[in-house]
Amino acid sequence: MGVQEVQACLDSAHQRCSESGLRLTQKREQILRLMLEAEAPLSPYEVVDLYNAQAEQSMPPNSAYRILDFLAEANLVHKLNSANKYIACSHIACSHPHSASQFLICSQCKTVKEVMMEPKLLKEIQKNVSSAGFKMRHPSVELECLCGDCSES
Amino acid sequence: MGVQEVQACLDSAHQRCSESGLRLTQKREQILRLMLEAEAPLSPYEVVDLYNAQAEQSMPPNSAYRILDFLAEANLVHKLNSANKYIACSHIACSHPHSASQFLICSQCKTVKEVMMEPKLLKEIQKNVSSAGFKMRHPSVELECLCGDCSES
DNA sequence: TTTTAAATGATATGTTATATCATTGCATAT
DNA sequence: ATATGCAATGATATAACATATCATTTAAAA
Repeated sequence: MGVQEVQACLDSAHQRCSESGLRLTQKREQILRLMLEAEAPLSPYEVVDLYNAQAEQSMPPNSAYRILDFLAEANLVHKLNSANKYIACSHIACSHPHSASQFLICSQCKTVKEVMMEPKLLKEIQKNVSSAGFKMRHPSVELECLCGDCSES
Repeated sequence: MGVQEVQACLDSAHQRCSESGLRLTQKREQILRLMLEAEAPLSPYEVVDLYNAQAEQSMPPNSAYRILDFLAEANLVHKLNSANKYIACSHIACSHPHSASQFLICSQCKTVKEVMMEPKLLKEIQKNVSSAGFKMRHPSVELECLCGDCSES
């Protein structure tokens, strides 16, 4: 993601936060930028290491955990539960609303691709949930895959 | 799950293992029984505690990890990645083959319900994967839900 | 029985996550 | 501007989780 795209995401993030009364503080913005630039899933400790290396400051682990949680709550990053890592949402700067995500995670090189689920597909999943008497809270699907490159070799 | 059902699962598990050349040892069977009786997701350390309490023996954590991995490989238990816990497969004693599972996890009381996905639904998910140039390895869908009881209160 | 490989145990240690309390910084009202 | 109060962050310690290494046991096969 290029510099100007990152900036567009940050601008959009600021706008969305202020609209919903959330505070995108300096630290939070720094972490978000770092996530956008990384374009790969990062664990809180990896974020700490990256931050400390770049900023020549010292962020304690608990701050990283808190900030990543905040960004996930604000839907600016997604939490990949299967890996306990976070990745920047690839649609921050999109204006149009988007359906739930399907995360394709390469088990070998750990690349992650976020693709949208068609509303129809989501509805079918939802249907299974309802007929079991459950209510869906957070539709997110993480799939163990091989990416194109890794499946060739 | 009643005693006789548990026994049916264990019998079925023994049969399936010997058919595929896997060794369902005494320890592994003990852990599987424990999982079947629990009917709830358990972490390796929870398994250790339960085992040590019941058996008055001492199983080290690494053994629990290994045994749970084995049982998951053998498809006798499922690994819930989002919680890093394991739960006994609810279809061990079924003779008919079954499609991929959809796990409904109650965020409040942690109840887990394992429902089957219709092959059609699985195919649609698969289609998204393919068109992104990925290959699916392990189709498992874990959904953050509220169960019937918890959504009432 | 002897041999061999797989399974388990003992132990240590690395990694990840969180709890608690102190401090800082920012928004609001005065 | 300044004071006040709450949210955010930092410092620190420790709990919880996961794995690496090597020794020992167990069970299958020769």
